[in-house]
Order: sequence, then C-alpha cells, then structure tokens
Amino acid sequence: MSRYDPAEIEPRWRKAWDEAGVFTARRDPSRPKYYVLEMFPYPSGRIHMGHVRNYTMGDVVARTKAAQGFSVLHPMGWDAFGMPAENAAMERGGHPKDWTYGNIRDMRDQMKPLGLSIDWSREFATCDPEYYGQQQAMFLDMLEAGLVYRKNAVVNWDPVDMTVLANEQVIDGKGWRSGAAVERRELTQWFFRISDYSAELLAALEGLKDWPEKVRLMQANWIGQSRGLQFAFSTVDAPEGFDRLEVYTTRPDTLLGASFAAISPDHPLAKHLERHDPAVAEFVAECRRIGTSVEALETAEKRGMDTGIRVRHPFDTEWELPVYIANFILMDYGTGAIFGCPAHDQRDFEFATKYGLAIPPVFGPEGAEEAELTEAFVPPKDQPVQYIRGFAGDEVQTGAAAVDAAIAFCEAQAVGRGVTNYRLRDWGISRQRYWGCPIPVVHCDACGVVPERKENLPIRLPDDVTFDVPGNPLDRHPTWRNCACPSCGAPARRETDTMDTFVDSSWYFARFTSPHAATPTDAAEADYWMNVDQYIGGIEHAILHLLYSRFFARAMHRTGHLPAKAIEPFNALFTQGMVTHEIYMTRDDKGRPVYHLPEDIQRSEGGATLKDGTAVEVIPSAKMSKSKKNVVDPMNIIAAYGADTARWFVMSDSPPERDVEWTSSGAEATAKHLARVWRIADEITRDETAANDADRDLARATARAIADVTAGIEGFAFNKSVAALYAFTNTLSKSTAGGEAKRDAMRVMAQLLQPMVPHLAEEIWAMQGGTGLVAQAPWPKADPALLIADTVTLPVQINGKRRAEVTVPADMPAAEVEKIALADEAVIKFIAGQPVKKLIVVPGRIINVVI
RNA sequence: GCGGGUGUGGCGGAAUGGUAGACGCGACAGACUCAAAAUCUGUUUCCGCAAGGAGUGUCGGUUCGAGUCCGACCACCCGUACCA
Repeated sequence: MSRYDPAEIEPRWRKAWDEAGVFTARRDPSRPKYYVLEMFPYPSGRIHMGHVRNYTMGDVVARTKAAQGFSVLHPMGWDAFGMPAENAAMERGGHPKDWTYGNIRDMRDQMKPLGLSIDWSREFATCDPEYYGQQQAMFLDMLEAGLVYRKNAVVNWDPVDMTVLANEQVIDGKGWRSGAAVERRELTQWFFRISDYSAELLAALEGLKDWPEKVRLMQANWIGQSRGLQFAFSTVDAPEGFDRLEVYTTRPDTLLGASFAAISPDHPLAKHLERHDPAVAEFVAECRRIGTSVEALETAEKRGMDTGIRVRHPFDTEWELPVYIANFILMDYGTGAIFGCPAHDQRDFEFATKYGLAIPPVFGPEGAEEAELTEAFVPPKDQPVQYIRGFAGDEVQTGAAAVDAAIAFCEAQAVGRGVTNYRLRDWGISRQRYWGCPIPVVHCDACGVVPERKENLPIRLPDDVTFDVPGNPLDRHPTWRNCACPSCGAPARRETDTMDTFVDSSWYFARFTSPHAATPTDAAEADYWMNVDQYIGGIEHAILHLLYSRFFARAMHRTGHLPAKAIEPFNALFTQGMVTHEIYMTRDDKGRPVYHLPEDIQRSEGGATLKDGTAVEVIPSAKMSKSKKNVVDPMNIIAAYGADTARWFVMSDSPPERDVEWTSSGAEATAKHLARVWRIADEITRDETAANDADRDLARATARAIADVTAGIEGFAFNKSVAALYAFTNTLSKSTAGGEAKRDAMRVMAQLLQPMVPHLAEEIWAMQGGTGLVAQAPWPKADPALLIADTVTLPVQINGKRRAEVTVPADMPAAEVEKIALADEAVIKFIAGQPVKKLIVVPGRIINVVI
C-alpha cells in the first residue's frame, strides 16, 4: 500500500478492537476506575456533527484514561421515549416502537464507524421494558418513602400535544416541543417532592467544583432562594373563615410604605368571592384567559379589582388598607398574597398609579431630600439608603441590613416570622401520552389509589394502539386499563398517565453500572463505578436534566438504590459548544428566502454561487439545522475522508466549550494532514540514517509533545493538543535524526494520536513495529530532563521595549546574564551611555534595562 | 429590567504579569511538472524602500514590564423574567 486509505484502514482496526474486547468495562478493584459519560442521544434516526463532536470529546477522555491505567466505563444508550415517536405514528402510520427501534438501529450503524471506545455490551434504550420496569419499581419505592404524591394542581396544558408540561418545559408561554400557546387547566397529577430538597440542592452546588460556574449559577437562580417575612393581616368585612390574610414579603423594611394588599386570582379568598359575586367571577375569568403567553405577560397592564375588604396594618390597627385581586400575583409563590409598597416596587408603583393609591416613600438616597417619585426607587440591596419611615435598625443602612432588622423586630413583636422561600416547585411528572413509562398504580373504587405489586412489574405498554385521534391511546384502549386491585382483588383501572421522559434520563447513568441487573442497580457495581467522573453534554440541559438527576440520585439513595457518595452523581461536567456552518440563501420570486445545502454551493473569491452560477447570499455561521439547510452529514464526511478526519476536525481549532465552524476547506486540510502523517510514517519505516547529534533534539521535541498533548487533554483544551501534534509533525518531518530515533518518535506520535484519530494511530503503530494494539499501550511519559532546554534565548528590553535578544546557557546565574546583556551591541546602542537605573533579570524569561 | 459571558491578523484561535499573533485555514511566491493536481520550500498584523513606528473593543490607572490586574465605558452573544 502506498497511500493513506481510511476506507481500508478504519474497518480493519475496528474489527481488531472488537475481537480483542478492548473496550469492555471490567470491574477491577486493583485499578482506579474512571467513568466517562456523554449525554445519551434521542434516537432521531440520524447522527449529526454535534453528536460527532460530543462523542469524540468523551472518547478522547476515555481512551486517554484507559492508556493511563484506569479501568474505564464508557457506555452508550438511547433516550428513547417521547413525543416524536408518537408524532411519526400520527403522520406516517406505523408504531412508535417500530419507529424508535428502527431509528436506534440506524443510529447505532452510523455511530459505530466513528471508532468510539464504547462498551456496547451495556447498551440499552429507556423504552426497553427491562429498563422502564426498574424505573417503575423505584417509583413504588419512592411512593412508599413519601417522595411521590398526587395532588390537584393548575397545570400547563399543551393543547397540541394534549398533555401536561412542567414549568421548565414552558418556554415563553409555549410548549417546548409543540410551540403551542400553553393553557391553564386543573388536573390531578403525580409529583416528585423535589422542593423538599431545594435548600440542599442549592447548598450542594457549592461542592460541584468541576462544574461550569455558569451552570451552577443557572441552577441557583432556578431554585431561587429568598429570605423574607411571612405575617398575617387581620381583615375587616371579610367573609367568614377569612379573618386573616397571610402575606409574604422579602422587603419587610418597607412595611410602613404599604398602601394596599393584593391577592392572586387563584387565592382561596378570590375563589370564595368568585362564587358569590358575579363581578369578581368575571374579572377572575378574564385574568385566567390572559394566561401565560409571553405577549400577554409583557404587555398586560397591571389590573386589579377592589374587593371592598380591608386589612389592618400590623403596626397600627387604625390604619386600614384596601384588598385587591390583582392579575400579577402568582398563587404558587409565597402565600399568593402581598402587601403593596408602591414606592419601592415597580409593579406596585404602576398599580398604585393606576388606582390612585398613596405612594409613601420609606427611604431615599443617602442625604437627598424627600421628593415626588416618578418611578419606584429600587436601589441594590447592598447600597446604604436613608430611612424616612424605618422602624428597625439605623436611620442610614443597607436594604439587606434593614430587612434583617425588620424581621427581628417583627418576630419580637409577634408580627410574623422570618421564612426562607424557594421558587423551585415540585416536579409534575404525569403525561397524558402513550410512548412513556407507565405510572404503576391502580385506581380501585373501594381502595382508592393503590400501588401495583412489584412482582407484576413491568407494567408493559400495549402494542395494539392507534394514533388516528389526538389524546392518550392508553385512555381509549379497550382492555389495557382493566386490572385487579392489588389490594382487594376487585376489578380496578390502571393509571393511564405515563412519566415525563426526564424521569428516564434522571438515572440512566446509574443503570449503566449494571445494565442487566434484576434490580434498578447492583450495589457492588454502583459502588465501584459511581460517580460519573466526567460528564459531557450540551448547555441546554443546564437546568432541567441536571437538576432532576441531582434530585433523583438523592431519592435513589434514600430508597437504597445508590450509595451515599452518589447523591451528586456527576463529579465533573463539561458543556461543549455547537458545530456551526454558514447559511446559503437565495430568494424566490416573492422575495421569500430559499436555503441551499453546502454541497450545492461553489465558493469563489467574491462570494458563493449555485452550480448554475446564481449568486448566493452567505449568512454567517449558525447552529446546523435542517430548516436552514446548513448541515453537513457526518456519514458523507466519513465516506469521503474517513472517521478520523471527522474526529480530528471537530477537535481542532476552536476550544471545546466554544462553537466550531465546519468548513469544507478545513475538512480537506484535515484529511491532507492525516495523509501527511501517514506518509511520513511510511517513509520513516525505510529510513536507514545512522544515529547522530540530531537524535537528542528529536527526543526533546518528543518530550515536549507528550507534555503539551497531555496537558491539553487533561485541561479539556483539545485544540491545544491538536496544535501540539501539528508542531510535532513538522519537527519530525524536518528532523535529520537517525532512523531508529525517528521510529521511536513516530511510535510516540501514534500513542498521542490514538485518543483523537484511533484508526490512523493503530496503522502507524503497526508500521513502526509497536507491540499489540496502540489502544492498549500505556500513555507515554515525558522525560523531565528532556523538557529543560540547555540554552535559552532571552529578550532584552530597554524601558519595557524589546530591543535585542541574547542566548545563554539555561543555568547561567543572573549576574552573568546581566553582563552579557549589557555587552550586547544593540543594547549598548540603545542605552547610548545613559546610566542604568534598574536591571531586572527574570531567569529563563526576560531582561529589562531601565534607564 | 436582572444575571452571566465574550471582544487579539483576512478567518479559527495561542500566550504561569515577561519576545503578542503558537498551531491551523486562507492568500502569495518559488521548486517539481509539457501542464494541472498532489507534494515540498518560503512569505504572510498594519504603516514604511528602509531605519523605525503603531498595534489585543474605547478611555484611564497600577507596574521595570499589561492581551493578562484594577476602574469607567462601548459593542455583541447567551440565560432569565410579574417570584412580592
């Protein structure tokens, strides 16, 4: 063979790895373990470049750790439940199961050619009954432990998908999948008690040192801790049973600036009034209609309705405030009721202005005169302000200090108590869908809601379902829901709701440690393999998936399915950037944009054209998407250049956390580079040059390459490792060292290339007479002595400007270096006889002469 | 609004407070070739023939020395939002 031929090389080495079982994870107590996991994919049927980048990063880590002597677990599976399978069934007929398993087969076939070091023997899909049956078993354990409950709740209803959505799945008032405007409905739903863990999930973020700060911050904001005062107003002229009105405030220091109280349209008092007063009923109905759409929220003016009820100010029973029902008060935060302080809250200000309520300021800027407000004065809480109507603490103090003082004062006066509130709400998991994990409970007329018996698990989805009408096929299945009550044996009905698919992905990482166990996890396996040492995935999962998983790991620990050490399941998290591409656009005769695939474009000096010469507008890079047609199919790249080229490209240039732009010239250049490495390797096998002085320089360059590539990989800066490998290639190609020395260097090259371009690395390793598979060779170590240069070239600065350089032995004392520098011709010229005020010598770095 | 991030050649990007632009792309020149492709060898921040000067979004500061540290600002990107 005389040229680099990935089509021949790549399948051959994959076969060799398979036959040697190189990537099978083995529990080996004598070795340290390392668990690398990339977020598992949804089986859409096609892999895209984002997958290639994501899985290559994980593979680089996995292969490097394996070479460094770790027992590595690097599994793969499928996040296989969810709406698209049902949508496909609705649109094209067929069964979600067939569609899903067909897609899994196709995607697996596309992933295998990438040469990833995955232990495929652990593969599973979340729609396998063996998987979701174990999930049902855990659900029952969690139900028993009080971590799951049922309640009536106002939920987000997606009218297109005909299902309930979690708050997190509502984006800008629209369903995250369907994009339909979400409605509010009251339904009985299953919930996980994630809010019991609010404080802990927040506090534990602190310990996640190897997570991106950004993700921790996003989670902290989502949990949304606040400290405030909860207290009760006594009411005047209120209906029976409503003689007190509980409110929550984070600004109790502004109590003397109160001018009204307001309750949510969903507040029990509002609901009571609604039943007795048609005007209230109409107002409340209107508030609900406005609902949650984003336009409505942004443009909706603050509206309220005076109930005629009044409350007494807690500090002065003569002082009465009106009670409004207001459209901007949320029932599920705090108590669903507030007191309004218009001077220091923009919403309250707008409300008070509209309804002609007083706006008494409580504090003002330090030293300023009291003045009429044109908007609410809301300074940062750490800024000192001057209190006019303060009642606790100093006259001049920060908002934060005043809040603390006010809480202490109120508690001493028995007016309420300090409480900590969270924005995070319990996780509603009921979905009115077919393609999900059935919730394993039974509804019995006599016994109520009864958990299914574990021996009856898994509760399997029926195969004979249709999707010709909207709604849940389980609901209208003729027989599936009929069953015997696990408690009394009488005829009963199965729950037809299935679980949110985020439940499926909240524990798959644990299942990978024992994918075929008859229990959700196996204690010994989980104990050995957990935690995930390096988790890699998209930033889009910063909140939902990662927060749910953190909760679920705690719930699994409480129910005995995970060891205590695994309650934070991901030791380190890395969020990678996207793969982007230019967009090519023309316009049709109506001026609408028409997009074109990259392979239909010809680039030239001035711009781009279609093959028929039509000019094309080039729009800057954006995430690859089918609708913009700026996609490159990994399969085409592999067919044209081989998997190693695809892998090398996505690792090069851009830092992994940033987006990388796919360009055809870059892909071609990558392929050329790999061919060049192959060619050099090929030539070296025949190099008969005798050992000589250049050998040591090559050995130095090799040590340098080992150090730089290793540092790049360990610091998640793969682009720097790639750069170091380019530099090493250039050095090796120009080296005049002896044949043996070159072959030694080339073997190290193969070892260093192995994590990134494993097929080519094996080929080179074999060419240079390496023993066994390079995938099983130990990671090379840099000889520290070779990393230290004999001589160094130091820049000489005069007054901070570089004017000359001197080359001196690396270990020369500073005093000697000074002499040499000052004797330098260029230095003498620039000093021009002026006295040297100061001389700075930083060994190995720089010399600065100050005159 | 609030929170976070990023600004360095034509482009992607390097740079423990110590030679700014490593490495790659692109471009240009040369070699090989009848020619092209491939390959190899150079050059490539800007201004300038040169000597030299300027230069890391802007303005200021600290320092012998600042892309890096501090302060103010500008631009863009991301997240988030009636959470009392």
